[in-house]
Amino acid sequence: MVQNNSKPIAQAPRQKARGRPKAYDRTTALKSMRDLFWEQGYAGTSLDDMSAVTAMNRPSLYNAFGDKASAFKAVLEDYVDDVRQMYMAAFAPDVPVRDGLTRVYETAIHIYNREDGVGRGCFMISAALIDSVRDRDIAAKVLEALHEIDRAFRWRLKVAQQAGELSPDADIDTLGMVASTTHNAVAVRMRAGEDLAVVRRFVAQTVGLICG
Amino acid sequence: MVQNNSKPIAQAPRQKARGRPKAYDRTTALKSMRDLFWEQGYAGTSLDDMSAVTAMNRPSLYNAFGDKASAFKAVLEDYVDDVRQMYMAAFAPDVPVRDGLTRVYETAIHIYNREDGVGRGCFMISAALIDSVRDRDIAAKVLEALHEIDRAFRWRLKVAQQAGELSPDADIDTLGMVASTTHNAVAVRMRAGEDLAVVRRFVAQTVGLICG
DNA sequence: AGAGTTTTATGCAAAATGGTACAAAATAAT
DNA sequence: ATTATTTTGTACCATTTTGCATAAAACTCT
Repeated sequence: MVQNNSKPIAQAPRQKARGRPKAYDRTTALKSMRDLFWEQGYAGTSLDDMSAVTAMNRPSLYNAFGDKASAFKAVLEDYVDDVRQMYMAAFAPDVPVRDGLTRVYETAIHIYNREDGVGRGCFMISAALIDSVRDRDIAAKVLEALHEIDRAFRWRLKVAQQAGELSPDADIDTLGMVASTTHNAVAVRMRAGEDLAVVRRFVAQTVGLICG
Repeated sequence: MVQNNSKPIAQAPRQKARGRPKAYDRTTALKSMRDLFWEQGYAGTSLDDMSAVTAMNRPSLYNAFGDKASAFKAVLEDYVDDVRQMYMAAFAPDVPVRDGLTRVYETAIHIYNREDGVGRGCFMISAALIDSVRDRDIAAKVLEALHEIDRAFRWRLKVAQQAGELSPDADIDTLGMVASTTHNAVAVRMRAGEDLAVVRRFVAQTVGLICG
């Protein structure tokens, strides 16, 4: 299939697509819908809601994303891809491990907070998780993403151990899981409205325990 | 207000309530609706669903529980009360702390599993949590229950420390939070469909870390 | 200018939803 | 037997919801 939106090597005119131009940008629409689903969940969000935040009418929504469930999954995929980039940067072993872990949790706190400071928790561990029983594809996606974070924590601690930052005797597997489950709890508690100072306190305690 | 359903001290006839007798039992209805909300969430559950599992028609549902949101809150309250009893028993300091912690997590695993083995996670950390942004009363209820479990873990570890089971130097506050956040993660992961052996493995690792 | 193509705007159908009204049923009291 | 009271059964309402159909708009190509 020939990509018809590839950038020309030179600025030579390319053949233009026929038909009326799209009035929406798919990525922008995904981000707008993300906020909706994040706060209301799938079942609590209507197509009228989606239409309003994206400024797209029904045919455009259906043409761009398929039915409601498919739109939700596209939003989930988009979220996971976005946060993966952010976490990859946060896990980079370019600072001491204690600072590195703290940075990961601060990245989470940043993601889970709305611009106005209201905590929504993790899109995945609320909006997606509630639908895990209903839709096994979503459950699998959530579980895979959780495992990805597990691996990242274990890897970061392994790098730290090899660099001499952690004791050679430290049980990296266990500490990695403790770090990862703490990350889950940050999501849960922020959605429940926990005070950020409280969240940061137990994060610091856990980082302290992990780093010895 | 006089209770008109109190059991007679003797089997002497008491004044009976007038009118047609109720065909439902409130507690049974709460339990039936719990399953629904647990799996489908509030927004994904309709009054027809509720009517079907309780065998109660609309007037009975409204008379017994008020509107849909009130019914949900009654179910949440009932769940929290039920699990509190189970956790109180599990936290009892009548076994070594390692066994005691394990018993707490096994209690959670038991609660979060359906009879057929499908994990639904915690009612609170899925069905209620998704509605935390929409309804601040629910958020407060969830947060308070989370704090209650935090305190229980810290208390159990303090008792163990005073009994000489844990080092006098152990940071009970931190270890208590690690135990409690692990408990949150059990709920999240079970809802996502994690294999129970995997759950039990990271639980055992964490218990090992906490008990030294 | 007209034809072809794609997208947008609008309307609509069928079903679902939360909640209310009212009559019938099932009891107690007289 | 009749009246009073409470609950159940049924119907209904107004609104919302998801998804589809169709005409008009906005572009390209000839």
